[in-house]
Amino acid sequence: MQRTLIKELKEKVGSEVCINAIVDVRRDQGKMAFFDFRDRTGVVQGVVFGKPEVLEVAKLASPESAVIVNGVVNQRPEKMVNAKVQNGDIELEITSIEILNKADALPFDLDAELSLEVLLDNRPLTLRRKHERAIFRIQAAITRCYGEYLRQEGFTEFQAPKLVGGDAEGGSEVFKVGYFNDRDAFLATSPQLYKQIMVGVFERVFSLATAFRAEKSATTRHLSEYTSLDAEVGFIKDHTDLMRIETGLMRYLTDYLGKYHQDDLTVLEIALPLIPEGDSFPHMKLREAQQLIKERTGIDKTNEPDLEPEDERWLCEYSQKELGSDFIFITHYPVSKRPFYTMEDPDDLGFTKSFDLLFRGVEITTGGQRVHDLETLKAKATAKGLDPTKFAFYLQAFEFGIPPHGGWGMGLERLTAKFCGVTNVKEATLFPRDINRIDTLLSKTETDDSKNE
RNA sequence: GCGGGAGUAGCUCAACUGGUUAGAGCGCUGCCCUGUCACGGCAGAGGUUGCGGGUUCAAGUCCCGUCUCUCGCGCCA
Repeated sequence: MQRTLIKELKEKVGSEVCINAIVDVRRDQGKMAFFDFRDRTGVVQGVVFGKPEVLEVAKLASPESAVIVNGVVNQRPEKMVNAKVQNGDIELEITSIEILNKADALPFDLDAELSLEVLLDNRPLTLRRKHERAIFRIQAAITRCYGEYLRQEGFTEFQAPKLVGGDAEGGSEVFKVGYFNDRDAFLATSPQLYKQIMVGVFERVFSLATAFRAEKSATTRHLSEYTSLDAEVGFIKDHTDLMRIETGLMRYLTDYLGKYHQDDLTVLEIALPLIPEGDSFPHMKLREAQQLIKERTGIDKTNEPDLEPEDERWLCEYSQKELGSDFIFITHYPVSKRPFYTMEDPDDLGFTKSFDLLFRGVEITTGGQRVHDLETLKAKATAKGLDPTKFAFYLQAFEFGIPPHGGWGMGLERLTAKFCGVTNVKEATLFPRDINRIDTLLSKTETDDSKNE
């Protein structure tokens, strides 16, 4: 019989159907048994009355097993209606169950609170949890909206190489690749230089791509491998053009999540971000932010060249409570704290036309206007201790009329974590890598003994 | 890399200042259950308290070392 999706069962009351599903819950009552089945479209209760031959199979259909179930869709008697669950007004009276693949006993309760270690060590199983499914459905919505919105705004998607001959930014720790005959290569820490080149080609470009950082960080917001949502825009007036586009993007995404992912947000017990009216989120210069922190908290950090994580948390709280926005831009970081390609503000020397976007306590974006004049660019690279001849490939673009431009890089996992209200980016990463973790479960059995003894 | 916290059953946790045989809930095994929806009931199995050393009549508990995890910092998206 042809498969019916669970969300379509409501229209099939009275008829015989076949569903393909995973056993979500089994409630065995001896001479009858109840199931919750789930497929990609929803959940439904199944029930076995009498039928000893079906009951026998039902007892083997352990939670998480993959099954094909035939049955008749019944309207539930009024007393048995459960308004709290999807399809709580119907149920499937099972006539046969075929177990396609039986699941072993689960090593833990899927609904339980799990430690991060257990959660990540058992990813193939824990990703099936309702909570994890919600997180990664939202992540999929983010990448979808990112592309959708930017395409509407005239952007073209491109792929930058991940094997590169040098570090684009300077300073980042990079993974070295020993393969190429004449030189060392590295895993790309960012598509930065390539997206600037692509501005000369398509004017507006974006990419969603893996970036690699070998920093030996152990924090709730760092990964060795993460997804960078990049964009670069030609013919801008200054960095505020970028901030407006990014504001529009976040608004589009938030509206989309509100429209199509309310169920996931409910599972995650989190509200949509607060977004104010207007074409840009609140923004202030770094020095203004530091001044504000000094006035409000008495802690003087006005001589610091950058915000510390606790400042970022404070500013986000301030923005939410007093400016009605979960997002806030901080602009004008000092020249010393930004890469060589960042444009200095001629009206505010020593500071750059750059910005960070802070969201719910963390930095999710860094962006800014770039230098487009070749000689200035060379001079700035040299001033940062970089050798321009090593960037000849990149610099070639600037010999041939690159327009004024700028862009941003956004951390997908950080953004996902903050939209979902989870505290560690690794929870918002399907298969996270850090200095101690690379598919631990698969390698642990070999190394465990030697490590722990 | 530095600083804090933690490591006890498959999972989540308990065990007052050191003191009988290390407990609970969930899960697991067996039996019972025709209206459950986190089903319920009865019974049972399951532990080298991360590892190594020390103090003590006595160590899950105190000390030293070590490994792992976690949080914070640096750095960053």
